[in-house]
Amino acid sequence: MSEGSAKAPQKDPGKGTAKPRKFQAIKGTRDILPPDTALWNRVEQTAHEVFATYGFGEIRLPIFEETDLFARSIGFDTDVVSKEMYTFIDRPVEIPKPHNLNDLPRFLLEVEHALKNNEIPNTTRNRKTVEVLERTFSELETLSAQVKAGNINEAFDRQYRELLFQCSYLAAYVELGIEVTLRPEATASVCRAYIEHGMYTLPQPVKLYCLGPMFRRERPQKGRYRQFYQIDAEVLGGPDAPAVDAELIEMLMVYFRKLGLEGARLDINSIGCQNCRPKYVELLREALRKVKDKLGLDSQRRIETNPLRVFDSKLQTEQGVIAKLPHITDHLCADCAQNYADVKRELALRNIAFQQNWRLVRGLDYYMRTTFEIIAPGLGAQNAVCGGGRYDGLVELLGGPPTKGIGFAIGEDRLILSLQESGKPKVERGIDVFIAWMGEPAYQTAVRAARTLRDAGFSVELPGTPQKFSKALGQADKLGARYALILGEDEVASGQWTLKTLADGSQAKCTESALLEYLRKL
RNA sequence: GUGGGCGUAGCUCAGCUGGUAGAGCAUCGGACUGUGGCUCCGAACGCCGUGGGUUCAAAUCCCAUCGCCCACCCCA
Repeated sequence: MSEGSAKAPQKDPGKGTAKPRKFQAIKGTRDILPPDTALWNRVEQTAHEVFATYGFGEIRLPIFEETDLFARSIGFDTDVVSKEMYTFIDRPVEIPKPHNLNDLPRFLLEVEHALKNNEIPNTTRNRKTVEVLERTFSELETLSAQVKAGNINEAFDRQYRELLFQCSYLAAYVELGIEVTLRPEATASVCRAYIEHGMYTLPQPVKLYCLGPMFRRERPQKGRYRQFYQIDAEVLGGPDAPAVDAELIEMLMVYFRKLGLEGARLDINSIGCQNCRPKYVELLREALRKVKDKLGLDSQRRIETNPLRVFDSKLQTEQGVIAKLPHITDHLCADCAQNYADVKRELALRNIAFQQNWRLVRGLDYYMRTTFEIIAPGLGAQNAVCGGGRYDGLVELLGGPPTKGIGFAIGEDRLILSLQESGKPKVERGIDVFIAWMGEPAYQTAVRAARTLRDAGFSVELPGTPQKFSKALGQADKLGARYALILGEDEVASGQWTLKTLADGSQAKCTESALLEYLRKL
């Protein structure tokens, strides 16, 4: 259902007879309705159960954090940070930006005051900005004094303009409120919490999982939404033994198996460490330059910006060239090569089938060694249902102690999509008993019966208004109820209630006290 | 940000070359004032995404715009 005028109501919506405009979920967000929610619950419940058996505890995190947290962990220069995050200033203090030179002293005064009273963020950025702004401004004043004294020439003029420009730039750079971002991923927040709560003093490693919505301001497509859901698990601290990597992957596979996900494929790779990867990247870049003319424009651009991304290319024409590129696993340092071999051995020990995928590389700098991904069928172009890897440097990067780390994130939307596509529509538990009643005395009995049955765990539907039995039974049928409890004058008078089995139409009489026993046996 | 496809009832769609809306399903009511599924009858449901243009006349043709879907880019 579309409503084109939603964003531009023609007539004043609040007044008169004009039809109120229809609202619509924001682009990239959606409602998840019953019966789908039953599947969502099963997916989440199974995660709770399986992850608990591996010693993971649930962590619940804020939906938004300081922008810097994500910028630092994901990388300031990535597309994600520069244009795909939901970022906003949280309640900026009202200090009008200066319009002209005469306005600048007023602005400076107010900002200093606000900074002193913690009304605007007391960040390095703000302190530095104000400091430089003050200096620049005083230079500007000196200069204009000279200009007034008649010392006008071209050099002065240029310098004056430059300073003026700097001032206005600096003024705009002052943050009048904390910049916050709706979380685009969970890992950074988990690490922040690990540090903030001193979890490095707990027995290591600390195993945490978390689930909930994430936000990315991208154009939606199949299996990719602006508000999407992830199930995320992280192992922080402890050794970086290959067994840790393998056990995490084992847990993942057990989880998917319990959910009945079919046709899932595990890909693994090692992307080395700070020692061996940069060397490989250069090697790759060299190799790519040699075949540049055989590549498409996108891949040509990537040669300089991020050569590893060439592996992601889906262009048919490039596949032949890409297949001949050097593999990172042939250029690992001795330690990394040993580690990769050990991880594979540990996986084999656990009977986990995997496929080595030398094209599987993660985009972030802090990722190292083991990376893995799970591809599921029925998902269109976005076919990865889970991605993960080792990130030993991240906690330290965020101001914590040197800490090993590895984790994964499952795309819950895609997982559910794939479960739905692979058929197996799991049956939702419908209602057990529909109470068809007629007459005021029967109603009292019906209310009591509903309460008793619900207390015993049955799902009961009790109509709030009188209905003819034909209608009530029709309703019961449409709702898929298993039984109809019929309460009319006869039943109330005799104390013998009528229980009808909808499937075959059979009916039986029983007393109120015998009802529960009777239902349990059926 | 770029490209392609699509917007008609709650849902799935018909409505060809212009003559100002239809079906099926679903909903509600009745046939059926103590018995559902079947059948029959009836009702409600639409500014044909929105704005403009062409025309005596636009769901239909043209332009614009918005929205949805899919793909690209990117992918934590």
